[in-house]
Amino acid sequence: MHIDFENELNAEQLAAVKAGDGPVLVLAAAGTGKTRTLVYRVAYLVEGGVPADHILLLTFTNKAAREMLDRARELVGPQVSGLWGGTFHHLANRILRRNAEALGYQVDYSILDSDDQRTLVKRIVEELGLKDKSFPKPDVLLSVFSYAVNTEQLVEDVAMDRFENHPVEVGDIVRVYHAYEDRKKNLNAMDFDDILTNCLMLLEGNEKVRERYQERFRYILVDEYQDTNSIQYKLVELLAAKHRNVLVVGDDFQSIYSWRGADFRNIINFPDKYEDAQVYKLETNYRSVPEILNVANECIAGNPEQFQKELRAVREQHRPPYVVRVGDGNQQADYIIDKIQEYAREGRPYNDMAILYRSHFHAMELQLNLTRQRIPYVITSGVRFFEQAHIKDACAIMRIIHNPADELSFTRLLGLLPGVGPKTVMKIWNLIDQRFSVANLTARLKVQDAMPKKAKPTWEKIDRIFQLVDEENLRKNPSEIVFLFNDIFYDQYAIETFDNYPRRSEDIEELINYCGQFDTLDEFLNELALVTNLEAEDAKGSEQQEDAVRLSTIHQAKGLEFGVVFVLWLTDGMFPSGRSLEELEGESEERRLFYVVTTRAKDDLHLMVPSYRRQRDGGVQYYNPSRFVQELDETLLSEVERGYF
DNA sequence: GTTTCGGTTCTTTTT
DNA sequence: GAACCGAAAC
Repeated sequence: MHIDFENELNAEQLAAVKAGDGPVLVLAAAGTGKTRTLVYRVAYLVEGGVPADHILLLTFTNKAAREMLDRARELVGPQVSGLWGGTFHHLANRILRRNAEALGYQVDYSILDSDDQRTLVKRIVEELGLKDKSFPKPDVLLSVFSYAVNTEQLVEDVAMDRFENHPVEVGDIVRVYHAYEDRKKNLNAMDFDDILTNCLMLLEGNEKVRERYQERFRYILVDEYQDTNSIQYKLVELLAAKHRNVLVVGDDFQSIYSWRGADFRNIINFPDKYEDAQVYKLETNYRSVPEILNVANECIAGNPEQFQKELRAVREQHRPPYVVRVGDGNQQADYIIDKIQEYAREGRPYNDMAILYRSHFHAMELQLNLTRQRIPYVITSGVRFFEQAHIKDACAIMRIIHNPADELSFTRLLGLLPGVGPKTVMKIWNLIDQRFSVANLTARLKVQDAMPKKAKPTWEKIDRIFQLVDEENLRKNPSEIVFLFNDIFYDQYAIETFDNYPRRSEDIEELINYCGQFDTLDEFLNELALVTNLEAEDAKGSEQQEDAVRLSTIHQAKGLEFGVVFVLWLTDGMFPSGRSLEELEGESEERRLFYVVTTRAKDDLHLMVPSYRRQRDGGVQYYNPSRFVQELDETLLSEVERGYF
C-alpha cells in the first residue's frame, strides 16, 4: 500500500515525519496533530524497511500506544505488528521479567499497587513503634519516598525539605524507608518506582543485557516527553546510546506531572544534550476555534522558562469562551445541566461533551444532579477499577497462588473469613514460615488446623480451589480461578457485606470475562498492575460504547478532545489548588494545567466560577475567582451571571 | 484477647 | 466512600 505523505500531512508534520536518522525533537503544541505525526513516523520507518520489532514506542498510557498501533496498521498493514509499544513501566516490566534473577528477585515477583504500599508502610510504622499522632501518615511517607526515588535524591533530603516545620525526626523517616525497602525484597515484590529503577539498574550493571536491547531498538519514539522524570530520561538515553535514533515528542506547556518527579527541563535541554538534534515545531492547531486558542496563548504567556510557541488557528471564528459566575456548587450544576440539555437538543451527542476538574471531589455534587436529571455520564473515578476492594479480594487468591511469598495477598484473603482478623492471620502466616505454596500440602493442612472454628467450613471451600489449581494446573486459567472463588465463596460474602452488592457483582462478572483473554495467571497479573483507569474501563465495556458525558480530572483527560468542555471550580484554592500554591513552582504548573484544560475544547468552553461553598460543619467558605481567569483580558471572554453570589 | 460494628472525619494530581 | 477510632460483642 502506498502512503501519500505529502497530501495527508501539513508541511510542519511532514518535515518531522521525514526527519533523517539521529536525535530529533518535535515540539508539538496542543491539537497540532502530534499523534498523527507519530503514527505516520512509524509508518514511514516501516515502509522504509525498518523491521517493526526494532522500533520502540513509549507512550503515557498503554491505550495511547494501542491506538497509535491500530492506526499505523491501517496505514501500512500487518507488518507493524511486531512493534514494542506501551508505557515506560510496561517496557521495564517486560525487561525485568526476563532478567529478574540478576537483581535478586524471583521472576514471579508481585507488583504492589498504592493500597499494598500503604498497608506495608502502616505496618512498618507500627512495628518500629513510631505510630503517633504527629508522625506522618503512610500516604505522605510514600510520596516522600517516591519523589526522592524519581528525582534521584536522598530520602533524607526530601524529608528535610518536606518536614521543615514539623516536629519529626528525619532519621525515623529514613528508618521507615529502609525497612520498607527490605520488606519489599522479602515479599518478592516491587512497587511502581522499583520497576523503573530496577530496570535502569539492570541495564546499567549488566553489559550483556544492555547491549541486547541497545542493539534491538534501532528507532525509539517517545511521546509526552515533557512528563518524563530523570529515571525515564536515563532509560531512554541508555537504550538509544548505540543507534542514537531517538525521536521525542512533547510540549513543555503541557508538563503537569512534576509532583511525581517529571521535569520539563528534560525537553527544554534536549538540544543541549544532543548537539546534533534536529528540532521541529508543530504550531498549526486544527482542534479549537481561534477564540479558545487566544485564551490558551494568553494564559501561558506569563510562565517563565519555556520554548516560545504560539498556537495558530485554522478554524473559523466562532464565539469567545464563557466565564460563568454562580453561587455554589448546585447552581454550577444547574447551569451545566441546562447547557448540556440545550446542546443535546441541538443534536450534539453527549460523548462530545466533558466536565473537567482539578480534583475528584470537585465533581461529587454534580454527579448527584446529573443522576437526578437522568443525563448519562461516565466518570473516571479516583479509585481504579483494579483497586476497588472487591476486585482486590478476587485478585488476592490469584496473587498468592502466583507468588507464595505474597504476605499482603495472604492477609487479605484470610481476612475475609468470619472470625479471622489481623492477629489470627499473622499467627497462621508465621506457622507456615511465611510462605504459602499451593503445592505444599503440609502447609495447607497447618492452615486448616489453625483456623478458628467459625472459619473452618469456609476455609475448606477455599482450599478446594487450591487443590484444583494444584491438581489440574488451573494456572493456565485465571478466569476459572475467579469463577470458582466467586461461586464457592465470594458471591455469598459480597451479599452479606456490601450494600451495593449488585454493582460489585457485575464487576466480578466483568473480571471473569476480562481474565478470559489471558492464557496464564502470570500474564494476567502482569497486566493487572499496570493497567490504567481508562484502559480498565475500555476492557470491561467495549461493546457498550455509550453516548455519555465524560467526567474526568484534567490529568486523566490529557490527550483527549471534546466539542464542549466545562471546567469546574475555577476559584483560588480549588483550582489552582491551595496546596500546590505552597510548593516551589506550584503556580506555574497549575497554570500549565489550566492551559491543558482550555486546549481540550474544540468549539465551546465554559469556565465555571462559583463564589462560595457550604462546608460540612454548616459554615460557608467564600472564594475569589481563580487567578487564571482574572489574569485574562476581558475582551477574550463572555461573562455570564447566574443565581445568587 | 480479638473481632466486629458504628460513628466520625476528610478529599490534589497517577504509572 | 473509605479510613480511623473507640466501644460492644464474641
